[in-house]
Amino acid sequence: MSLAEVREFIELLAKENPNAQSELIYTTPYTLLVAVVLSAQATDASVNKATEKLFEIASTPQAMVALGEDGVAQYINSIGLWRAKSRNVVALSAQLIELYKGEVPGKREALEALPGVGRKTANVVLNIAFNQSTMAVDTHIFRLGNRTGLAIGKDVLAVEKALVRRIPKDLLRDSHHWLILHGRYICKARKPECWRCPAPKICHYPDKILTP
DNA sequence: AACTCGGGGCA
DNA sequence: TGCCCAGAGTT
Repeated sequence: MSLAEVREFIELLAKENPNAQSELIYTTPYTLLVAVVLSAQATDASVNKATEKLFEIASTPQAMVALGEDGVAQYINSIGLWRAKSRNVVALSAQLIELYKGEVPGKREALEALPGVGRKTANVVLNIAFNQSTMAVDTHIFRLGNRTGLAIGKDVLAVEKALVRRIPKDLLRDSHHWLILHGRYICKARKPECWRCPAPKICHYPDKILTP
């Protein structure tokens, strides 16, 4: 996929998902960070439902620590991995208070040192909350990148670097939403619905299915 | 590299 | 009813 095609591809996906919001609904760096920690191996709808109630009670690290692990668990036990996530969210909040005066740090090393925060989560926060040129690569984006030819790489880091290098800066911040929605609902792992894809001519996937 | 956490969504 | 998931940590 040429660089001109990369831009066209991204713009077509953007047009396809005009209402993409996803992480943007979380208005502070802290609620964004917690929401993304909770989102691991879970669906966005279940996380949004849980965080809506949770953030009513605790939208700051101080309130989260006061709520405690058992309190947090009450709000998030409808999503998977809730024990570990409750533990991580409270521990992470305590560290924010102790090390960063309750603020979310804008540096990768600091973010990834927090419990429950890995490279993908750090990249979402850096991109959305701190407007840095990063890309959060999950399973959907990894598959879509390699399949379509948008970003070829043998591991997540390689795909991330390719995306940051190739996606135009003005599109980088929002492209995460468009890519992940496209990967989730159209460019699916099994039975991709290529006939719904707005960019079959640009895609390099050799096994395209152009009719239902 | 393999294993674990985990309730819910979906075929 | 079984398989898989908007990852991260441990072994």
